[in-house]
Parts: sequence; C-alpha cells; structure tokens
Amino acid sequence: MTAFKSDFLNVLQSRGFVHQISDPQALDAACVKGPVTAYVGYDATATSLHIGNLITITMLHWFQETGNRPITLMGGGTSMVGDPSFRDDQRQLLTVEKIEQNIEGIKKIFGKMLRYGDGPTDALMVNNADWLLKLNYVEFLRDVGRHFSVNRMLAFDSVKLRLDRDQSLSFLEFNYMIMQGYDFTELNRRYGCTLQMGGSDQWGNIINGVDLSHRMGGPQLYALTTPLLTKSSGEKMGKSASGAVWLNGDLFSPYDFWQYFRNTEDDDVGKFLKIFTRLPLDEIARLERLGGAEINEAKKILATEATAIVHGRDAAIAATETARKTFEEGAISASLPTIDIPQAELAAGIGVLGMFVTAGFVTSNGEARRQIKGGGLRVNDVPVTDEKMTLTPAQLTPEGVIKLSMGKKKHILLRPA
RNA sequence: GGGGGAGUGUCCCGAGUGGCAAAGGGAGCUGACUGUAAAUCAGCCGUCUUAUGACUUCGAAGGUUCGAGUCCUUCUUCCCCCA
Repeated sequence: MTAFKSDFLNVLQSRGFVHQISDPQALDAACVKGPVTAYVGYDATATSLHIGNLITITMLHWFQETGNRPITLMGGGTSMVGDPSFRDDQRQLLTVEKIEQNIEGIKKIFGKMLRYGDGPTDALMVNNADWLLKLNYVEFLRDVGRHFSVNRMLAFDSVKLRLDRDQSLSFLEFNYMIMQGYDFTELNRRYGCTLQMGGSDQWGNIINGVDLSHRMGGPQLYALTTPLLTKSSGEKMGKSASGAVWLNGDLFSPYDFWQYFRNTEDDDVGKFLKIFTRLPLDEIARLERLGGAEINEAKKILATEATAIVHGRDAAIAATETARKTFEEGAISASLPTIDIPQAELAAGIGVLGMFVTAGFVTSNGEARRQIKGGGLRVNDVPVTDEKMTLTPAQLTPEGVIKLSMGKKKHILLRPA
C-alpha cells in the first residue's frame, strides 16, 4: 500500500481503519489541500450506539484531529424507513416518538469524542429529517429518482443477498439507499461535505451518493469504509453475554465495558489497540509483542484506554481498580455493580434462586437450579450447594454486603438499604 | 386473478412416518484445563415452590381424533410460475 500525503489518511491507514476508498489519490490530495468536510450517518434504531459505531466515531475524531470538519448525521428521516442492507428480515418500523427518543440517547456519546462548535474544524450535528421529511414525492422522483437505475440497485450485494435468499424486500426499504444517496448531495450543498465514511456494509449506499452527485452535475464526492471488525475467531464484534455492547453507561456499565475489552482474545489485542485507543503506534507495537501471560498487561491498558474515551478517565480507573481487587486479590470491591435490598426482606430470609434471578445472572429459577448443579453459582465466593438456601443478615460480610457470583467473571453485591 | 411451495424450540440455521417437550448444528451459559485469552473435553440450554407431575410451545383461528408440528377448513405473511 502506498503511503498517503495527508495526515488523515496516513493515520487511518496505519491504524487499520481503511477498507475501501473510492478515489484514494484524489481524496488524499483534497485532504492535503485544506479542511475537508466529511460525515457519518447514524440511524436511530436504539437508544444507544454500540461498539461497532465506535469505530466510525473514532474515525471522525482522527479526521478532526488532523484538521478537518466532521459532521455527525442523525438519521431522523432515514430511520423512518430502515436500512435493508445485508438484513434478511424487515426491520420493525419505528415510531416518530421512538426515533426522537433514540436520537436523544445517541447524541450523548458524540460530545465525548468530538469538539462541536462554529469554528472551521468544529464538528456539526445535523438531522436528515430536516430535509427528508419535507420532500415532495413527485418532485423528488423527477429530480433524484430518475438518476437511479433499478437494475443497478438490484445488483448491490446488500440487496442481492436478500433477494437470493427469497426474502421479501419492500418498496419502502428499497428507497433507503436513494435517501442516503440524497443525503450526501444535500450535505454537500449545505456544508460542502465531500466525503462519507461508514462501515464496509455501507459501501453500496455511499457509492450511490457519489454517483448521484455525478449525475446531478454536482462535485466529485468520496467514499471511505472501514473493515467489519471481527474477532480473530471470526465472530462479529459487539456481542457479549448480556447482548450488545452499548456505549451508554446506563445500558452497559463502564465496568462491563472495561471487562469486555479485558477479555479480548490474544490475537486481537494489537488490532483493537490501534482502533479503540489513541496510544501512539510505537507504544502499541511494544504492547503487541508481549507474549504469554504478559499480554494481559496489554489487555488491561486496552480496556482502560478504551473505557476512558467512552466513559471518562475516572470511570476507567475505577473499573480497573474494581477488577484488580476482584480478580487479583479476591477481595470485595465496593464499586462492583450493586443491588439494594430492603433490610426487612433480608431479615426474613431471601431464597437464593430468586435472588440470582433478580441479580440478572439467570432468567428463571430453573436455570438457577441448573447452574447450582453445575457449581456455577457462589455466595461470598462459596459455591451454593443447596438450592433451598436463604440469604440472611448472617451472610453479610464485614463490608456489610453479600457478594453473588456466577462463573468466574460475573459478580454483584447485595446491599441492605 | 389462476397454479405451486414455504412459515418449527420467540437468538440463528434446520430434521420431523398422528403418540412430541419435538433430531442435529451454531450461538449462549457453567465446569475442567489455563493467563479474567484461545483451543480442547464434559454438562446445561421452554416455564413452574424437582415433579416416574403440571403447564405453555411448531404463522393465526377453528375442526377431525383417545391423541395434532404432522390430517381438514378459513385467514395471514413470504417465495416461484402463469395472467
């Protein structure tokens, strides 16, 4: 791979963010010349972004750091339709209220990673509902729709996959890529935006915007996508025991977030350090070389740095400390996730089965029983053997809590209140 | 509008002759081994105050039957062919 002249592309390239670029030389030249404006779109499908989105946000961060202007586009309009790319089934239609609610949740993360404002390289936050919802159907078809060839749209992998599997693709969803293409040209018109970035699954959608600009006589636009991050074992990233790895702390605690990275597979440590932290590359290279059990030190740094970016340095240090006490000293750390239980209930005795259910480790009493049989549940680090056991004030540790654990990694504290 | 096919364990994929809580995978959870890793091996993987018990599951609603995922009817969604 040839070296780029621009700081931005060099950083991206060397840290492993680049999958495809539509016209690398031209884009490189544009980045050298002066501030470029680029955007990434985020659909409001949930109340929080997840770890996959962190990659593109980080990319925007580097983009800004290297002297350019990032735009975060909230998909208030496109979320009304739903992106069908690489999906088998139709998404459930989101209500307007739900979308607005989701956007509010999603916005929280951006301020932590990007600098917003009015300066030439300050980030902008815009919402495509501002223009998409006002479109006049026939007018839109004549101005924009005529530039899209259905033949070509059907040939996109993102769509073809669905058709090949004999899954239905509604006309509504089919329009998604048109809207996204239009977004790009609209952002170009409004803000001089010339680059759209996204995950590799967005390549087709982005290219549509590039093409549309051509056909409508607009300027040359560029596309840049990141590789789909997989673990070395081939699994997609972002799934954990409790579902997706969310960026908002109320859905996925900083402690869990830290743990997620702490448990990175050996082979992924270097790759993740480059993408999820801002450590200098030579430092990363050093960490990557650690072998055997020493790689654990690299994993801790990865976890702490990544957590610091998303949840703040204090939360990251607290998570580190909690983990150290819990795993390395076997001690009880007050900052483990905690559940309050009423004094009176505890005095009367609480069944273990139900308590593990409320702790969220298991979903039913039956599952709790099975885990007990398998030796997976512990109270104050002592395996539970009797499923009829009750928790009483007698079990309180000197710290005034009862520690429940499932497996080696999941711990929670019960605190009388 | 006509004809043919499909919807299965609410994570995914997928077997299923009228006796079925329903084969197999994958994912997931636990245990062993380890380094809070991977790989490997073992167990679990519908719910219930563990029960040779009850209840709830196979797109929806009815029906036939001692008994229905399986047969019949209607409805629904999707796919293919014809118009």
